[in-house]
Amino acid sequence: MEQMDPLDQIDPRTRILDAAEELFYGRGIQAVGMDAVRAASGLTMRRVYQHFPAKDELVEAYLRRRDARWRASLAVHVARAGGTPREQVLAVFDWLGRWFAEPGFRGCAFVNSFGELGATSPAVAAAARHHKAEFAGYLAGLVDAVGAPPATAAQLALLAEGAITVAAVHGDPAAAAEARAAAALLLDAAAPVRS
Amino acid sequence: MEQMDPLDQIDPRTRILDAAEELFYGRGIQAVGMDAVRAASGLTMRRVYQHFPAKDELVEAYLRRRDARWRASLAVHVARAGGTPREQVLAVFDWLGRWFAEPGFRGCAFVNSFGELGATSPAVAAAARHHKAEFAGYLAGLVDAVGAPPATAAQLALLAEGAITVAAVHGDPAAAAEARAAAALLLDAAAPVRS
DNA sequence: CGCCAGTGAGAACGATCGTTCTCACCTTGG
DNA sequence: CCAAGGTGAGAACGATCGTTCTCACTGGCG
Repeated sequence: MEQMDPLDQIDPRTRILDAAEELFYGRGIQAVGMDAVRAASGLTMRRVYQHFPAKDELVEAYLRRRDARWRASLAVHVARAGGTPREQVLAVFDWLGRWFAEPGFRGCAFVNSFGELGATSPAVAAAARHHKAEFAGYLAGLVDAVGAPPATAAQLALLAEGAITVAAVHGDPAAAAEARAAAALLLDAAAPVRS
Repeated sequence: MEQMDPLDQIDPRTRILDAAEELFYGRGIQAVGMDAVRAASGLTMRRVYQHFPAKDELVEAYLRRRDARWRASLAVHVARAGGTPREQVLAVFDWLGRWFAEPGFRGCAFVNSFGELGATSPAVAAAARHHKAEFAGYLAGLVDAVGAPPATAAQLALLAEGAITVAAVHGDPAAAAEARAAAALLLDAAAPVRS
């Protein structure tokens, strides 16, 4: 009866990305060597380089997957929240608050990687721009459903970005609630409940 | 008549910090080697290490000086703007807009360094926290003079942080105007003009 | 069985970086 | 004039990192 580590079942590519995400996000990209990724993934160096021929490609794959998952998780939460369009917009900030409270939360992976590598890696800079643009677009759709103008969506996006930054630097999830309250005020000002 | 480069007049420590600030802020800290700082400062390696015995200390000195200058520049601009307390609060966002439009603007040096080194360097993390706390405190003072509650100050801080991030990632200074408009709405909601 | 393509494990290589050392030179005080 | 200490310029050193190579081994296929 040989041992059957359940991890052995998992696609090696996924294991590498899992290890890379935890390490890159938690410590910063340049602070993590390929050997640390190899060790955390439980694979050999050869295998790691078979799937990602260079660290750059692993970094880009990490950012791509994280972007997709992050936005999908947000969209699922908002959709499940249901309620009025206005409540859906506010649900975005509830979701942020839960994210901020997760152990290991360290801010936006894209802002962090942009600050670290954006000046030297066009791919990383583009990934950050793409992520922020997609988030802003998603938020704009929600805000439009409320009947508020696009300018309000841009303002709510600033609140969300600011909340992420402040929560990260201060390690305090309360920023989400502050941003939510401000968002509610801005929505009221831009799309007042008709009387 | 020997050559007298005016740079020779400047305090070596200042020249090192000037070089370090331009390089660290523009490219990221880990992406800049001590030799690049030496070359940009026009000094010898020996001299650089005489003033900053390790790169860590140069990084911390860079962050300390940038924090002091950044906040002083903001305070001077706001003070010169004069006007009502409300106008002073909004002047913060005007100042941000000018900063965003400067060539080489690449976001908040403290957020960038926090993302890059905050997880491994407690000193860098503390510098970022300190900078953000000082800015929030300054803003709270201005908001208090308007007669709005501290919660409003926290909300305006989120707007400012978000504007910095968005302006950096998208390279678009318009975020300052959006944040300013949102700030005006939040101020109106929290401290309405008495009629 | 015998061959070979592919693997695991880790050493090796070349580049980079932070930091220190060498050494010739200059200054300055006795 | 000479000894002593500091300086400029850059080489040297040790560590780390991204990437590749070695080599013994294995499993499948003719």
